[in-house]
Amino acid sequence: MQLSETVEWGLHACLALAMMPKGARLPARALAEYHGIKPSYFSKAMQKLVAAGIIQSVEGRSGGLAMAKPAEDVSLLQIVVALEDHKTFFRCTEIRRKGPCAAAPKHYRTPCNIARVMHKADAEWRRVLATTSLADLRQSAAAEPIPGVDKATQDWLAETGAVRGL
Amino acid sequence: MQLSETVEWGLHACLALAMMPKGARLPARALAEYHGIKPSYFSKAMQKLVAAGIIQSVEGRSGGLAMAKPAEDVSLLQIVVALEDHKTFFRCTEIRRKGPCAAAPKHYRTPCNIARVMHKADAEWRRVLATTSLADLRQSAAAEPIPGVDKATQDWLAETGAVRGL
DNA sequence: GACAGTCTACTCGGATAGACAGTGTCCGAGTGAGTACGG
DNA sequence: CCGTACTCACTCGGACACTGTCTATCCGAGTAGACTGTC
Ligand code: FES
Ligand code: FES
Repeated sequence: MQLSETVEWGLHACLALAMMPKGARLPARALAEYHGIKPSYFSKAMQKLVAAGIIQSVEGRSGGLAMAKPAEDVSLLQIVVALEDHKTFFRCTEIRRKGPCAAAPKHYRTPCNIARVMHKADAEWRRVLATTSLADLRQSAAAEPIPGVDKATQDWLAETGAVRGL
Repeated sequence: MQLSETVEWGLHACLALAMMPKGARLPARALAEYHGIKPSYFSKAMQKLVAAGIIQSVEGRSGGLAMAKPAEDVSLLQIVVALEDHKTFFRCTEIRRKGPCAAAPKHYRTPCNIARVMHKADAEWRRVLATTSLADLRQSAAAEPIPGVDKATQDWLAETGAVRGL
């Protein structure tokens, strides 16, 4: 009952990329340093997002990462699922079919009531994340800015020269 | 992003106990055999449910397990939480406060927008499980019985003499 | 000054160790039913 | 026949190994900018 720590990283990283101007790309190393994360493991999380088609990568000296789709078309669920290996919380091993008192398999056409409720909870969890897009998050962040962070970010990006592709 | 396998065991075990007449108790070994589970690890899950006050245990030769509360007062959420070590899915390490561009801690009074959405999804997941009681499950199971299972269970219980406390 | 060739610094990607929680198993303390014995 | 003390089989509870996943790190293939030398 615990998501990978990389989920928080991936969400914040995608939000940061979504705030960049279109066409700009940022190396994973810079993105990790910006968030205060160790770059080694962080890059592995980015690889999964690239494989899922959420962000795109450019190799080479002036390579970097950028969003592969508009922020409106990326939901939080897509990011979380891309980063997690196991896709569902509850796993039903059809325990009801085992044991000395089980009936013939033919009689288990309808899903188990327990599994039904668990999967319903699972679906509700996903619904919340699926109905929130990265653009929604960007808008919320712009509405309630943290004082000073925006300017500090611009200065830091200019100072380190991390932005590529413009 | 995966719950322990013991969750399915615990839920089915509690449902089985809730179907027993009041005052009856069943040894963990019999309960495991009835579900086709290895008894060793299953008993460990039962220990957690006992510690959480959901079921009660009686030691000794004719000992066994029984529900500690009426089935109406036990929600699925209580069972799942009792069996899981980590209580929340998403863990926010306040990554926004780290890195070279973070502001002073004083400015982070409001929770992070990302964490807010994730915790909302978490709350929705719990809401579904909290609003379903063991009694609801028992009623649903009684409404759609699997042919033959009920009689086989009664016979098996009588044959093995696993029921105690009556 | 402009251009071609080379070099080098920097990027992503995957392959490789280590840490931790979940899994699986075992044995000991405790208890009450069953039994043997005495009244 | 009834009461009592004993034995013992059976239970839960916790202590002890094992396994798979998550975490953390490193190095190689590949690219584009930077530099040098020539025309
Ligand atoms: S059989 Fe898997 S939850 Fe009921
Ligand atoms: S700081 Fe933890 S989710 Fe934003």
